[in-house]
Amino acid sequence: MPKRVDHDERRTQIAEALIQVAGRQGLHAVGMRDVAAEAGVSLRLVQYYFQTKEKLLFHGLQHLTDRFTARVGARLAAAGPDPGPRATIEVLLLASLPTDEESRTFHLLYSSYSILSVTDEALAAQPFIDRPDAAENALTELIRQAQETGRADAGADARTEAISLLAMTATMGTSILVGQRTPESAIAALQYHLDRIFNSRQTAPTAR
Amino acid sequence: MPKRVDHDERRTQIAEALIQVAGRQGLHAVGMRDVAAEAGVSLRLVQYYFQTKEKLLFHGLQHLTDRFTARVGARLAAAGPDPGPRATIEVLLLASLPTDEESRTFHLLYSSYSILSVTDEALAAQPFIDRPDAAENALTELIRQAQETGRADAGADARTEAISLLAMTATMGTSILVGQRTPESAIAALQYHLDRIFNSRQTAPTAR
DNA sequence: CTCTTTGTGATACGACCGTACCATAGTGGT
DNA sequence: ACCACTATGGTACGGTCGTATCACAAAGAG
Repeated sequence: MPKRVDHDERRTQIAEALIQVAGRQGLHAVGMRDVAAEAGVSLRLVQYYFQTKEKLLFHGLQHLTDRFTARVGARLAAAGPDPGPRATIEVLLLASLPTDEESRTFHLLYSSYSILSVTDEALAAQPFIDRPDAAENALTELIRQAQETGRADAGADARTEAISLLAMTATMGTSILVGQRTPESAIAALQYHLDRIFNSRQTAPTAR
Repeated sequence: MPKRVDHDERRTQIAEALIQVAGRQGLHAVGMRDVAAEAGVSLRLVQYYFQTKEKLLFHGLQHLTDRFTARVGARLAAAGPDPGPRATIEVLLLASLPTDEESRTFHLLYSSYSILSVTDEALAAQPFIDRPDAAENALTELIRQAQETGRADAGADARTEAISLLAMTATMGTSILVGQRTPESAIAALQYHLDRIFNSRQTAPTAR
């Protein structure tokens, strides 16, 4: 059996198992034995590829964000080439809502990691700051573009609106997660604000 | 030593200790021995007044929300009798932001409990649904009042705006918690939306 | 003054968890 | 063909955690 094996591949497989089991039981309740069982490997192997649980958790977060980035990318690509700023923003926001199993898991675990990072300084050093900032900048730029081309309310503060949309989306996601709100009502609230920011044009892409 | 003792008082003392130590180490990391040490009692006593850890955690959540309710009530009272709808909303929202140690602890623990409730069905049955709904209704009513008296934009959807304000505030709180945003910038974003919803009138002397 | 109840201490138990250690089979290098 | 190294299994160790048990002192009831 000991043929040379791709470490990155194995690590990904194990990280995936971590995410699966953590999504089911909660991040706080996952042990290395659970991860091993989920991945179909022995406990020793999890130790072998990640020396410590802390490292495993770090890599799990990394993998989680990577997967989410890929997911958003795929949605953007599926929206066709150059959809308008509004359609782009819609894709970005809606991709973040926990509407299917994958996004539900993502939202739960990302929230768990965030909360954990408040009291765990080692986690706080991880990529929690970069990603949200990037999203904020992207949305700000999209709104600015729309304003310059007259497709959005020129009186709106682009950055504040971007921050607000992201903030709303985040809480909406958690509300959906805990069963306090339906995805539909969350989407409706977001659309309300997009309608407010963007001049009434159809959402449709630039077909033809 | 065994003179008759007030159970409720002791339970409150222990619940307080739970909140203190959980605010420091994170809810996931708190054990019954930690709580006992923080409260200055023996482990046995924690067992005596709460039979199980689960019950202790439930009561901790209860105590946490009670304390928060009292805090908000005090802030409202401090705002004087009948401040306008906008000032009232400001008090409600700003009281939720983690600006001092107490609110920081509250926000951290409430978030922790929420996340926990996603994968723990026993917790999910606790008062997570009632409270946010009450806040949402209260804000909606305040905005409606302002609209009827011409102090707020009549074209706004009161309920959606209420939901949005609360949602934004929640995420802002978490962002402050993880050090990603300053309280000042969070308040500025909230004020931006209040300025949008309410007709330009003075804010009334409120903020602390 | 006894007896029962209440409050409290100390400590033991069994489970689990992360980590470390030992062994070994296969594989590539020379 | 040997050797060294990689990948993997099995298992043991020390610690901690929630809970249970035993013991007992003080206080109220009769």
